[in-house]
Amino acid sequence: MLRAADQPLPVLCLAGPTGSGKTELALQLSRRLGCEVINTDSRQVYADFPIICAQPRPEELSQCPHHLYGKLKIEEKISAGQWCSMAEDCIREVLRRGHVPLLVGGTGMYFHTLLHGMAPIPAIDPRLRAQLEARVESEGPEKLHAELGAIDPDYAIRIHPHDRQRIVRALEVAAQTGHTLSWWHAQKSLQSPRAQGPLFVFQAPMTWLEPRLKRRIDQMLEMGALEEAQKAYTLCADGEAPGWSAIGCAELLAFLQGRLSFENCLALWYQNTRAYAKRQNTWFRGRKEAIFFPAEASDQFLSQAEDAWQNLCAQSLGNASGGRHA
RNA sequence: GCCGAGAUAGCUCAGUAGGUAGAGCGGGGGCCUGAAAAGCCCUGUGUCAGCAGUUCAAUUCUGUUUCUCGGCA
Repeated sequence: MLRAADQPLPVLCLAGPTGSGKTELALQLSRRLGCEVINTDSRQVYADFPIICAQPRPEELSQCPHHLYGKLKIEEKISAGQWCSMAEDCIREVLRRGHVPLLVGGTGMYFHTLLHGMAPIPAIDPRLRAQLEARVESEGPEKLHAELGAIDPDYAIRIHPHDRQRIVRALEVAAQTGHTLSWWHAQKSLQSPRAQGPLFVFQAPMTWLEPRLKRRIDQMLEMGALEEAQKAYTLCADGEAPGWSAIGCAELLAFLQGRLSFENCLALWYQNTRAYAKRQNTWFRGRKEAIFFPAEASDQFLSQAEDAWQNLCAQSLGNASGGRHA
């Protein structure tokens, strides 16, 4: 091997808002380059919602190897860190087989962890988090935000006093590790990127996306989304479980529990999907490293991705394994 | 037909002891370092149903018309 073990691994990344056609494009690229697709979506890792979370369908999965899809039970938690190390292992194996690791999904932060690295913060004791969450509940977020201000003013100033999630995160890290989040984040030498490669982002304006999102919900229902939710409900009736938090799942659960009419369930489902797509667009728009390409120009993407991979191989792998010659 | 209750932001509604109005949701914009399909922030002028009257001043009071929802016929 020419490269040290911690050298960033060469990858191709395909991101974009939900429903923009990433799955299909990934398969097209795979036909050209010989890819293995690695899921970069925080909800498609769950096993019991393949339809509602828009995992690739069986006939799509069979076209090339796919990884990290449908792995977790509804009660199991995933985090960006866990995903990142699973993805890293996966990428290594794909490269070893001489294939192209193609990361496909819509979870911006997951791409970020892989391409920019993460602070090696140890796992936090869930009881500690539960305690802090209870305190936020009873004492109010402002109080804990003020406490955070006393120990980690740099981070406190960056987050809003109402941002319970981040306040709890910062406090639990400080309490358990003895170092503040700011300190961890400043340790740049400890968080080198796990992978390197172009981040292609499917640019999909909302006016183009809206009808597709609407249609897709109907298609999901035709494919058995409701039955999928019913079945999942028998496996796990706890609506608070991590797997239920996906858009579509939460709304169908509310319907199954009689908290929503079917009509309102569908309306909410669409509304939340749309809002999510907007948030994704906002996230990706802000990425400096992103290479955008418009919805119609899939051939443009395919040739760009192909070129990018050749360059990556030349520059980062030399004649080591992992390259594929055109 | 009669009797009640309504008519205020895209939706659901609050309010003004008369000085032209505000919440939630939606919509729009943004943030994002281990829950990220999560979490969080910013953003509200609308003939206050129409017409007439009282008044310096009416969305607010009075009359009337229209419409909606109940009840009685």
